[in-house]
Amino acid sequence: MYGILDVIARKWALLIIAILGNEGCKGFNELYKELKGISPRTLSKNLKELAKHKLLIRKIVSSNPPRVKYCLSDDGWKLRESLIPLLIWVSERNGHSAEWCPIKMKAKHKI
Amino acid sequence: MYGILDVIARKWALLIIAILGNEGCKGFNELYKELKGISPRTLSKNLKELAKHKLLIRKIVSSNPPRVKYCLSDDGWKLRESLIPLLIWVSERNGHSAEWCPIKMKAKHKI
DNA sequence: CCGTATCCGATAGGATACTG
DNA sequence: CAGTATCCTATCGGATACGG
Repeated sequence: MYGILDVIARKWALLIIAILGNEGCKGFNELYKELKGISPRTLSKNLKELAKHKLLIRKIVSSNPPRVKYCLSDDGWKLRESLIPLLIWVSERNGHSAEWCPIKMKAKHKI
Repeated sequence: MYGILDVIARKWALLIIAILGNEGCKGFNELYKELKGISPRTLSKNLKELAKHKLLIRKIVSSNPPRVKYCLSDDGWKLRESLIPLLIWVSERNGHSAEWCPIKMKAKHKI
């Protein structure tokens, strides 16, 4: 009904975009460890959904051992840029004391 | 777990903030008509949740006939400001053809 | 007009175990 | 390491009816 908003207006989706924007490409388990409280099932579904909508790209780096990287697409980067003010607001609202930080200004680009 | 993100990273919450930001204070049925597809139950719960977190304020205008206005709080306005780039991105991503527009640059302020 | 109550289906999402 | 399979719960959210 509301297009892409149905996809991104959810906690895990936003956090995945934020983390990939902050830190560049990440493997499944790297994301799994950073996203406190997520289950592998939920992470898997979210990654699939975001990839389906071309916001991130699944890159197979090697097959033995299996090694995969999830990276923001060009469109994902645009989304991430437009997300920055919101992430800053969230960060301030939650108090910077929190153990997680949704935004780093010196994010890596286009790895 | 993720604080305020759990509250706002949802479609209806973002749309309510966006609409109140675009058009100023709104009554229940006004919101109900603008939010295509929402049910009164869901709208009610979302308004309660946003009010609970002080992002909007429920103002009783008159009691007979009952007349209520939902308005962004100061904090809600800050959120709305930080949401603008995202709403623009969403709008572009969905194509401006859509019958709904999440953002108006000439939004009313502080009614 | 402003909601709440009830009912119900869909799905998001956690826990855990397991495979290539 | 990168997931998938199962199972189960909780919450989201639509439809409808109703009360203040």
